[in-house]
Amino acid sequence: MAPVPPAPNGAPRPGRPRSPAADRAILDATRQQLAELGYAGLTVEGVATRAGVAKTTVYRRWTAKADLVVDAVVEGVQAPLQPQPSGDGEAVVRALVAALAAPEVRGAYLALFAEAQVDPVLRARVHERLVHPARRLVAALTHVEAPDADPDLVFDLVAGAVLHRVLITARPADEPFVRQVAQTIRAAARPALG
Amino acid sequence: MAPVPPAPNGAPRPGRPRSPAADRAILDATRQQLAELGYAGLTVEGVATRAGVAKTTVYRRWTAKADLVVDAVVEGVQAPLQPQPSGDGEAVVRALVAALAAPEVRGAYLALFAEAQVDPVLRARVHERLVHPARRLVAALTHVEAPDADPDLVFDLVAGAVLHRVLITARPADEPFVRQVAQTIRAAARPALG
Amino acid sequence: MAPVPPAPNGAPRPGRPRSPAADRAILDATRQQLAELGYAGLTVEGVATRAGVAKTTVYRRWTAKADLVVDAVVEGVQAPLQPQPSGDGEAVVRALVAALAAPEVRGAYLALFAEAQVDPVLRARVHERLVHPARRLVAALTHVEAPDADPDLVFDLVAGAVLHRVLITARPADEPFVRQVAQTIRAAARPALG
Amino acid sequence: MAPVPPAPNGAPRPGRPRSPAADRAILDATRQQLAELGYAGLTVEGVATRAGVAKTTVYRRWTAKADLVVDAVVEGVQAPLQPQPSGDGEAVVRALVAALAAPEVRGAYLALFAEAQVDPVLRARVHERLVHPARRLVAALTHVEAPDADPDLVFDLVAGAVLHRVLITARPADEPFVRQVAQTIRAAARPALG
DNA sequence: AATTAAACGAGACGGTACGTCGAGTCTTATC
DNA sequence: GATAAGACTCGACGTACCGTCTCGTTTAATT
Repeated sequence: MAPVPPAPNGAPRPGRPRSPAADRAILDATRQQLAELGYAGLTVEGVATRAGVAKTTVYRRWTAKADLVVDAVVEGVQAPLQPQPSGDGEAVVRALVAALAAPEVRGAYLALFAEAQVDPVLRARVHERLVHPARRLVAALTHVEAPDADPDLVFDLVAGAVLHRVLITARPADEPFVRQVAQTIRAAARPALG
Repeated sequence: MAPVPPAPNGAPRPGRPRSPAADRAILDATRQQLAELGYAGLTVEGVATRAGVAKTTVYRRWTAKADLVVDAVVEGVQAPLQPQPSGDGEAVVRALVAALAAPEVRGAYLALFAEAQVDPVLRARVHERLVHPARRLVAALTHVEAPDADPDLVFDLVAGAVLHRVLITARPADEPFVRQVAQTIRAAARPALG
Repeated sequence: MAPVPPAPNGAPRPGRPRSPAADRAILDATRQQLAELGYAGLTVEGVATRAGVAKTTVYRRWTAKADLVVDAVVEGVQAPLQPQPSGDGEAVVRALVAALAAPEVRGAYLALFAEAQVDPVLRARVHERLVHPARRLVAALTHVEAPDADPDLVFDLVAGAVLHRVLITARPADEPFVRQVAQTIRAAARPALG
Repeated sequence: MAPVPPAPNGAPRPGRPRSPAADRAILDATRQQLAELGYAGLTVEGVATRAGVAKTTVYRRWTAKADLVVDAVVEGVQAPLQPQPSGDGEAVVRALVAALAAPEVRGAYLALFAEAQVDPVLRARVHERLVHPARRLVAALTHVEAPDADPDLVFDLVAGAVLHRVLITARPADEPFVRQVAQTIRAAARPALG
C-alpha cells in the first residue's frame, strides 16, 4: 500500500526496487495519450497498456490521474522553462511559447487548472510545479526590462498573452507575436507601470 | 430522435412543443452544478435531478455535456460582455473580469477550452459563442485607445491578462489590477505597437 | 382518458368515432411483431409504427402491452378452437395443435402465462380468454370418449401434452402424435380414470 | 472482457480469482427476485443490489439476464430432478411437481421457454439444462411402466400434464393428481402405446 | 543458497456515470 | 372526441473508467 513515497530517500529500501524503466514508460505513454486524446480522453488503463505495465504499477507511483498528468506536463515544460541567464524579454516569451506548444502540454494544461478550480490539493500542486517555474522565468524579464513594474502584473500580462494566444485563440505564436509582446512590456515600463 | 434542432423555426412544429420551463430549469441547474462542482464534477444525471427533469429531456436538447455547458456559460457571460458604447479601456477590462468571475464560468471556462483542444466541433462552437463576443468587446478598446495596434495582439494581451489573473494565478482582479492593465495598453500604444 | 370502454355499446357516442381500420391495423401489426420478435421483442412503439398509427391510438384501446397481446393471441386461437360438433378425440387434439402452432401464438403464449404468474389481473384475463375456450373444447372429448374421467385431469393431460410438444420439446406435432394422444385418453378411460 | 468463460478449468488463471461468495450471493438473489417479481420483474440491477455486489460483477459471469436465470432455475430444479433409482411412476410425477412448484421456478420457467421461442442460443441452453434432465427422469418411468411406449410421447404427456396443471390451470397438483397421471400412463401402456 | 519483502502482471471488485431504450402519460394542433 | 406527432417521467439497460483489492510470480538485497 501507500503509494508515491519511495522517491526521495537515498537509503536502499528492502524488497524489490521499483523499475525505473516502468517510470519512464508510464510518463512517456502519458505524454502520448495527452497529445492524442487530451486530458479527458486519457485513461489510466490506456496509459498502462501503452506502457506495457499493469495498472497497479501506475497507482503505486501516482495516487490519481491528475497527479500523473501533472508530472507528465512538468516534464514537457521544464526544459523550455529553464531560467534564462540573460533575462532578454523576447527569449522569455519564446520560452513560454515553447513550453505551452508541446502537444502533451496543450492537451492537459487548461484541464489541470480547470480541475484545480475546485480541488485545493491539486491547485497547490499545480501552482508549485507549473505556475511558480513560469513565474520565476518571467521575473527575470521584469528585473531587466521593467524593474519598477509590479511583477505580478507583468507575469499575468506576459504569461496570459502567451496562454491566450496558444490555447484560446489558437493563432500562430510566431516571431512577430513574440516581439510584440516583449515590446509591449518595454513600452509600458517606461513611465513606470505599477 | 435527433437532438437539438427544434430551436430556430417560427413555424409551429407538429406534436407537443418542448417545455420552455424545462429549458430554463436545466440551464439553471447546470450553472449551479458548475459553480459547486466544476466541469469534471458536473453530471448530466445530477443536472437532470436538480432540474426536476428526466435525463432524456436533457439529451433531447443537448447532444453532449460540453454542448450544454457552452450554453450555460454563454448565459453567464453575455450580460457583462455586452458591447460597451464608450470604448473606455478600464470598463472593458472590468467587463472581462466580471464575465470570468461568475462562479459557473470559473468552473467551466478552462475545461471547455481544454476539450476544444482535441475536439474540432467543440472548438468551433466555443470560438463562436465565447471567444468572438469577448473579441468584439476588446475591439472597442483597440479602436479608441490603441488605434494603430494589432487588434489580435491587444485581444490576447488584455483577455489573456484577465484570464491568467482570475483562473491561473487566482489573485484578486481588483481595481488596481484593472487600471494597470488598461494603462499598459495605453502606454504601449503610444509609439505604435504592432 | 379512460381507455378501452367504447366497444360494447350500440348507442352512438359523441365526437369522432374510433377508426375500425386502426383496430385491424394494430392487431395485425401486433401479430406480425409477435411472430417475428416474440413477446419480449415486441414494442408498442414498433406496433404503432407498423400499423401506421400513433401510439396514443394504441393506448386508447388497450391499457397495456399485455392486454394488446392477449387480444392478438385470442384472434389467432379462436378459429381453431371453435367447439367441435363431433367431439372426436383426434379432431380436438388437432385443433389444439393448430391453435398453438400459429406463429404469433408461439411467440406469445408462454410469455403471457409467465407474466400471469405474478400479475393477478392478467391471470384472470388470460384464463377467461385463453384457458376456458381450450377447456370447453377438451370437455367435448371428455364427454364422448372418457365420460367417467375427471375433466380437469383430461384437460391437463391433453392440453399439456400438446403445449409441451409444440412449445417445450418443439418436436413435430404430426398426425402420429395426434393419434397417440387421443388413443392414450381412450385407453386410460376404459377402467375409469378419475 | 469476455464474460462467463473462467468456469471449467483446473489450471489456476492469472489475476485475482473470482469470488465464489459473489457467485452464491448472485444466484441466491436471483432466485429471490424470481420468486417475488417473476422473470419480467427481475432486473440485473436489483439482483446486484440484493446480492451486495456491483452490476459489473454480474455481467462478468453472465452475458444476459436469460443466462443468469437459467442457472438460477437449474439450481432450483436439480435436487427434485435427481434420477430416481426406482422408476416408480408416482415418484417421478411427484418429482416433476416438486421441481416446477419451487417459487423461483414458477416465476421463470415459462418465460425462459417463451424467449427460447425466438432465440436459438437460449433454446439450446434451455434444452440442455432443463428439458434433458426432466426427460431422463421420465425415461425411468417409461422403462419400468411402459416399456413399449414411445418415450417422447410419454415425456410430453407426463411433463406436459404437470406443467399445465402447475403453471397454466394453476390448480393444486396434489396426491390424487399425481396418482391419476401415473395411472393414466400405466393404463395406456397396457395395449402398447406407440 | 535460502530467506525476505516489496514490485509486478493480471484481472476481479465496488462504485458512479454514461448515453440509449421502452413503457405509459400528457399536450399540442388538426380532423 | 379521435388522431398524429412528439415531448415527458421513470426506470433499467449494458458499458466504461475509476481507484482498490487479491492472487501468483519475479527480483534484489540480506542472512
